[in-house]
Amino acid sequence: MFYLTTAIDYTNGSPHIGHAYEKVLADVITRYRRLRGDEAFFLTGVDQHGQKVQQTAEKEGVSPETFVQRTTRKFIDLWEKLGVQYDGWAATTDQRHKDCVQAILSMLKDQGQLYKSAHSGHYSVRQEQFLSDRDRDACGNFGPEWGEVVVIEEENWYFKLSEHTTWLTGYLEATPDAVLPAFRKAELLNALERNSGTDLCISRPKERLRWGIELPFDPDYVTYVWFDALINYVSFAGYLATPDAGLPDFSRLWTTDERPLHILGKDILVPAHGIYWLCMLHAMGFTNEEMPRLLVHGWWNIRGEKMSKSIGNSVDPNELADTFGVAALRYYLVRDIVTGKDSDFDVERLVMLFNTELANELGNLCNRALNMSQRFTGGVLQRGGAFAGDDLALQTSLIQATAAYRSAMDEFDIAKGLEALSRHVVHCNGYAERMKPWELNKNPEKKDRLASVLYHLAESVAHATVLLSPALPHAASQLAAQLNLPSLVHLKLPDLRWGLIPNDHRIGIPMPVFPKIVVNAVTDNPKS
RNA sequence: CGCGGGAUGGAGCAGCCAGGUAGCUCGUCAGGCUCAUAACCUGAAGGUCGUAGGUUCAAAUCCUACUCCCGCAACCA
Repeated sequence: MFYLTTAIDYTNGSPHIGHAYEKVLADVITRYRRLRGDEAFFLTGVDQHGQKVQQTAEKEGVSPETFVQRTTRKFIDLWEKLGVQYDGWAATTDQRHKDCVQAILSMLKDQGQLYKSAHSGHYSVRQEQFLSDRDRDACGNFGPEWGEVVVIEEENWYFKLSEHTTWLTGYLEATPDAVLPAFRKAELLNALERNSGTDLCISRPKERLRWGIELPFDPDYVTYVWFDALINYVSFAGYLATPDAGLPDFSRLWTTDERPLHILGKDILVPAHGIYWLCMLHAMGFTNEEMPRLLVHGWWNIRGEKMSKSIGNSVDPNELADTFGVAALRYYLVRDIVTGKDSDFDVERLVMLFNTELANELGNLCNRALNMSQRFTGGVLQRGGAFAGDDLALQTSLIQATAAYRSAMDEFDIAKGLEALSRHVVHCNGYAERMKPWELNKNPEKKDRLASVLYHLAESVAHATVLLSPALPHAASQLAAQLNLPSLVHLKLPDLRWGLIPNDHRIGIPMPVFPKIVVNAVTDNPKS
């Protein structure tokens, strides 16, 4: 079983392009693994607790529950719109999650992993939060935005993080795929080296934060939001759950034959996932072989700048999907970024990639192939005579493209996988150019040859349809429908071999699956 | 000397880990084709791979120093 999760999104605002990217990436990987023939479980969700939610809710004059329901809805609606198909939904206000968090807290306390201690620091009365050096201005003072700043001492519960960092360093060094890409692991190891002696404060006194999960052994406190949120990966996988909870069987999801894969952004690798989460799992008794892999993706920047609400340059995925279509958006998000690296978000490139690779190349290939079949051979495909050299070259191109696609996709390099597919499509268009079926059609003696050429083109579209399906499931079924082979979308990679289209198969009526995006419809960069 | 990333033809990127004729997309220019979503195909121009050294028969790729850009730097995402 391939168990895949994404980071859960914080329900403090509306989803932006970065949220959409992560979920689409996870969705494509999951669909690809199913295409490989593997059984897969995809968990995503929302992180609903914490101070920021409480504050924003207060500002808007609603209860945290109401506020969280409202923002959660935005995420769910977006995933539905974008065709992100998950098997489990992790919402941290779910009672089953709370039960699991409390059970883990009790377990860790019983094992002596938690202790209570006093801590003093600068505290902003107005913002109701402790301040760190990072909050100081250039002169080293806390600015007026914090209001009155006092030094207070507060008792809290701590997790003995420091007892696990030696283990963590060893585990990371010994496990090549613990963190992907590799340079992120180097960053994590550096961070560890510098700060291995600190424990993690996992509680917040209720006087200053009520919106959280109560500590089972100390009702004056709620759980620190990260400690709560990270547990979603096991709680919604059925960890410590009763059989009637409606959750998956944990032992089936969380296996050692293929370790779980967490997809997350580079901003929350250190310290949250890379240090806290792995140490928490270790404290809970998970072995090295049971540690999840962390796939760390980069960010979409806007014109070279980090996307941020304050700059006002964030990009609304809803608007993009409405303007350019879901297919264009999904394709762009996984096609124009190297998994792990940052990329610059550019609407013009979104349009360009859709128009060239999907509309002009693949869409047009499908259209011309089907159209010629309809016009020249009455819509019936026949395998024709013996293979010519060009036919064999096309088949070789397909085999090579499929192999390149597979190895790239296996390494989560979606852009490279789609590029391989695109290369074969270009080969097919060149093949059509050289074979000139429109010429063959004029000569009755070349009937067999014509059939063979048209078959090769249609067969290529059939293969492309299958390979495209993880990225663009909807478009794939449209292509399959035009080929009059709806069963194509149920094929697995091992089923792919020459001859997906039966002899004497009647194809459908061609219709552009990827209508070209007209440039002057692009008025301005959509803003949120 | 905090950590990490980036610097490759007009634009955006890949290649670097496992050195060996510099690759992709867009754009530009010139041809061809007409089945097709004014789509497709072929060819060409354009780069001393940030700077300076070093290792090597050979460096975009390894090593050293430097410059510029970006992100992160840990109770508060």
